Amino acid sequence: MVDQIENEGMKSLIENITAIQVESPVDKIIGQLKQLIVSGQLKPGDRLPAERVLSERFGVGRSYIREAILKLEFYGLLRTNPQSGTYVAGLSINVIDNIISDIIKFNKDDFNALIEARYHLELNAVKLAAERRTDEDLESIKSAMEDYEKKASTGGDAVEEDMVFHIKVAKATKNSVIESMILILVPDLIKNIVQNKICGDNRAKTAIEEHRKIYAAIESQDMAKAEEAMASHLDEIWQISKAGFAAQNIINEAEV
Amino acid sequence: MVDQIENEGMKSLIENITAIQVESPVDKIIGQLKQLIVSGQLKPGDRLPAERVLSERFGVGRSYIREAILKLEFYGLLRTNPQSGTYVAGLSINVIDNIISDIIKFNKDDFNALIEARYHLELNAVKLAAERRTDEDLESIKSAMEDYEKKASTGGDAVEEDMVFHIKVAKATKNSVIESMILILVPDLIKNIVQNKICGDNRAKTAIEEHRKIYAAIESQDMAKAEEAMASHLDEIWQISKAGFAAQNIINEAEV
DNA sequence: TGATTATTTTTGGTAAACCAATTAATTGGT
DNA sequence: ACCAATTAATTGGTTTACCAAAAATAATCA
Repeated sequence: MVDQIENEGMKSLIENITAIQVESPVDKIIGQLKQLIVSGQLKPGDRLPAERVLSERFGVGRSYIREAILKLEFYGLLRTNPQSGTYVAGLSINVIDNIISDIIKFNKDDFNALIEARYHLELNAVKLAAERRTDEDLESIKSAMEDYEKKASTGGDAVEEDMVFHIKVAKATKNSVIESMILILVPDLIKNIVQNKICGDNRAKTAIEEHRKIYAAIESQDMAKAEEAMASHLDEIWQISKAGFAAQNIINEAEV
Repeated sequence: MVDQIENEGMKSLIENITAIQVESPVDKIIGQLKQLIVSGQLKPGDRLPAERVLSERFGVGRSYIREAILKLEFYGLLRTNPQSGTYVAGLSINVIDNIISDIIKFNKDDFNALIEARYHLELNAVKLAAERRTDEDLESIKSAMEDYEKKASTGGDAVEEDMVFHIKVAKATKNSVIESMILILVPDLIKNIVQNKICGDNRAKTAIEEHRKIYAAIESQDMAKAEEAMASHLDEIWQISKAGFAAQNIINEAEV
């Protein structure tokens, strides 16, 4: 156990230490690959040197090379053909450069950015959901809503039930990309929301009302009303979040 | 080389073959982990069995286990502490279940979903960009715009220069999450756009005008005008895309 | 008996080895 | 000189072995 005294100083020290070695091997590799491309040694469409070669050239194990390639593949910058090789996407160097630069620093721990992105995404999502929802979607959303109400009325924080409600709405958009994006944000949202104690008894009561409004709008397929209801729902969370975050932004214990 | 004759039949045959073995090892592992959690053998907050144990239990190499964990970590569902273990996020089983189900089938190759998501994202982005752009942003956007005009006026397809323009706008939002999301979509967008030949000489000319309108709106920080300009810009692409896609959706050669 | 230090075990991090498939090269025949 | 078939080398896919750090356990001393 760490001493309770002087844990402030200890914290900043720890942060410095982790900050120094924060450059993970894979990010370094990605950076070097970027350099290869930007410098012209590797042109779009070219085949990458074999993993073994890269491994040796960068002085690192092949596992890291594979991990880096995997990450870049997710972003569509590389394409790997089994038993043949890995190829650079046919994008211009400018595009590749821009994207790689930001892959390295892609982290969702910017609280405001997270909430803001969620806000815009969900506003669009609820409109699409209202437009396209099937009866099955409606059933699913309703069920999630009732779960939330049950949990919230017993006093517990129903953050996760709330999120399930929103996930079900996202599913009703019939747009897998938008749905996936919301899905990516959800765990971080939950973490931040519970961390900043957005949830109180009075809040839960009003949220129930808001959910019902959203549901009703989706049911009647009223896109405008759905957007309005979602906006007021999220606005409130946003405001509380900002206040709570300002008060508690020191406490960032690294637990799951 | 494959025979030119009967390549239609050959194609469908190949598609069947790949469709059968499409269940990648990591997706299978993710599915099994999900099962462990849903069945209650693994509760939120618990520590996962050691990688070696999972490796043995699932009858697969440790690399795949690590790959699967990496993927779930990206979605915030697992947290791995070096030399200690990997832990399940403290989310409710319901949330985890919902998210994992969709991770497996997360693919950006749904053409309409891609364009639609981009449409909504960029509309929000351009508003934020107009609100928050710095002079440096403006300079950067302008430079990208001029690159596009240069390329487009020489007759070549300037899809990528176009994308750089949009990336620069995204950067000006000062929202790293929204920016990252757009970045993730860009390579797939380019692929689809060039595949469906959205770009023509007349199109390039009108696009130049649209870009200038967008730029002017961002410069004068007029959010409404920016949104309007972006909407008309994207609307046109969307329409052409849909038409082009309907005509060419058979030709899906798997090249980078 | 209780705290503290050694020691052993277990962990994820890392590198290397093995495999089947593909590609390039070489060889042999025409 | 050219083409076919066979062999050799190279590829990513997959598994295994090794490492230092952490945790858990055992042993030691006050």
